[in-house]
Amino acid sequence: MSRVLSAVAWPYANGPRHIGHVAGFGVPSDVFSRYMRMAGHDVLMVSGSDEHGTPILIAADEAGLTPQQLADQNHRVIAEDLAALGCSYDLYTRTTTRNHHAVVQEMFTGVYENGYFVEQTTYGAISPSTGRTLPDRYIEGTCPICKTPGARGDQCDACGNQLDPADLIDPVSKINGETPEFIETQHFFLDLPALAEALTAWLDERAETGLWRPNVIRFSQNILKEIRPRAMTRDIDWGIAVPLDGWRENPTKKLYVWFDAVIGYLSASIEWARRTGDADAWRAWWNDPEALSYYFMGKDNITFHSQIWPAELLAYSGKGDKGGTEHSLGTLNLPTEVVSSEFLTMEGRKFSSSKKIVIYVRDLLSRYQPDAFRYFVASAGPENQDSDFTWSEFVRRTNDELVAGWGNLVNRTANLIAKNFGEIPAAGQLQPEDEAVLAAAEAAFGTVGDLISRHRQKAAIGEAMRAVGEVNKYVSDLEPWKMKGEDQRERLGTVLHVVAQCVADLNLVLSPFLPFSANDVDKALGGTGEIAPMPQIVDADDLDGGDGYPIITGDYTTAPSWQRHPITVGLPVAKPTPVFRKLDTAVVEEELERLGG
RNA sequence: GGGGCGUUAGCUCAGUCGGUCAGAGCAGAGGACUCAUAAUCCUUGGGUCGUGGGUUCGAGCCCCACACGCCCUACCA
Repeated sequence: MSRVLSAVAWPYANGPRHIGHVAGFGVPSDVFSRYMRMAGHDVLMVSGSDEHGTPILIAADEAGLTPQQLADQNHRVIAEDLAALGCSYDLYTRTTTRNHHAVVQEMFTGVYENGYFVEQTTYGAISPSTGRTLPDRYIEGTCPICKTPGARGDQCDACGNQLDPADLIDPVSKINGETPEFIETQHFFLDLPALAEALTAWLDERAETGLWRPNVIRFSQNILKEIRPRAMTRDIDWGIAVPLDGWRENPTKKLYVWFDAVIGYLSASIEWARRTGDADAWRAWWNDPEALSYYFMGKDNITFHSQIWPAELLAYSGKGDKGGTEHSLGTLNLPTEVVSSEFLTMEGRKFSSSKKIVIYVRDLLSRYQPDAFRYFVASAGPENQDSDFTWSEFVRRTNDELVAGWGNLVNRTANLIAKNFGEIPAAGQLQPEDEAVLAAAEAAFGTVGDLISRHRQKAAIGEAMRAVGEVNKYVSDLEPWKMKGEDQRERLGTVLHVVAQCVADLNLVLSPFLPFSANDVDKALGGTGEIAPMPQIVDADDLDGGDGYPIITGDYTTAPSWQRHPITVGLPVAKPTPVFRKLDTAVVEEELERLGG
């Protein structure tokens, strides 16, 4: 039993999130967290909306809103979507809270005082009309190498060369068409080279565990070779102020989002603790070196979680070449494991909102059961390599595996019991075949749990479904529907009791993957339907006097332990309604119609 | 340009330390059964493991090259 921090990537709030995002971090982190709680660990699962940065400014301008208004809208949508997916956050918050601002500034101050920031002058583009930094990708012009017009500031798509936007011929802003101004500007850089040794030691130690996914650890070690200082401030007027005299008051200098968003894991833990009434409760997950932390994200975020975030933690804790002292947040734990997934594609193509190659979480959930999607992600998601979401495969997985396999077992079990006893029957003398199937179902706790703890969820759910197949086979072999007459009554009861026990076992085993239907299945077998606790959206006050905002939270302590719980003889079982909805194959064409080009 | 990943049966994918590794699910074919959402159960899988070399007694699994796809490489997040 240990403290486990489930740190889940912070969705960027410039719009609603599509299923590729939640397939990468949302579902896997929730499966892991639900399992770890049932296995007896003290889990703290945190995340929130990432709301600062240039893209939100641009999206707000386009929508005619202030950045805060846009963030408010999108934060609510994203939070509602994640809750509707059943993601069991202890706290899902946001980066525009006063608490978060204060924690980020404390981190900055600690890193600054320990000497891990270097001030450097850089040469970059700004928008003359707004004074904001113009990121390279928002500049285009004629490529100085191949003379192709329309090259992006960072790279020419025509010749593939990397470019410096200052070299572009006739550069223009893609945002408003104006000519960017190139200026010299001062910024704080995180002195990553001074932290490289500590980072290397940490990664080497992590590599030795053999637990990280091979490509994640390899990639992380590789990027250490070319480590260099990275800017942690920006010329922008939407973000967290730099807490230093002369900077604090400057409206166009803010902390870079990557000194902002990743700190959310810590600030959300602190906010969670403050909301529980024990303001120091978060320290058990952050200051105790025995505590474990798992970070869930897509592969595009590996750099920030295996290099920049640990570097910030080391710098704040004074653990780099320059030494330093401990500050008020104490010595902070580095990640135990960076659990990165790959990317989901959509019908063989990259997700693209502009090209309408997309399905948003909200749209999917308006038409399909959350567990059908969770089943797809768990069994066919981008766990170790890119994987493809297709509507035909979604329908097939749902109908042929989820409904036909697990759904049917539940349904036939409840039907047989309802029809013959109307309640869970008592078991008589067990035969070898009864013992065998009971053993198989109980063994699933061990095999499936072990696989989930090692982040092999595809194998885990496959193992659970294999066990489902064994129970289906048991039912077919024993043919309880043929056991008629008083002389076979006891045997019939025994067989149905055994099946019900197996279904109850497998329902628990599947509950991290399929929390909604786990409750339905429990009810179908006479239970109260409270197997899998669900998150709640709560309109919360800002703890420090700012505007209120919706959060996701919940009490997940009621989840049963990860082991067989003997079923209760005599619980009433009525004729069931199917737990899972079978999909009409016509939805494939309907959904493909909705996709663009 | 640099770094990394992937390419295994019609489809989606497993294959940890090189030697029953040539597999699973689905689809397809045949059969059984009828409790169940025409669900379930049984039988049925010969695919040059992307291509070409190499190391080895032996290679999807190690090395090299090539092809195709993808990710990172950016003051995007």
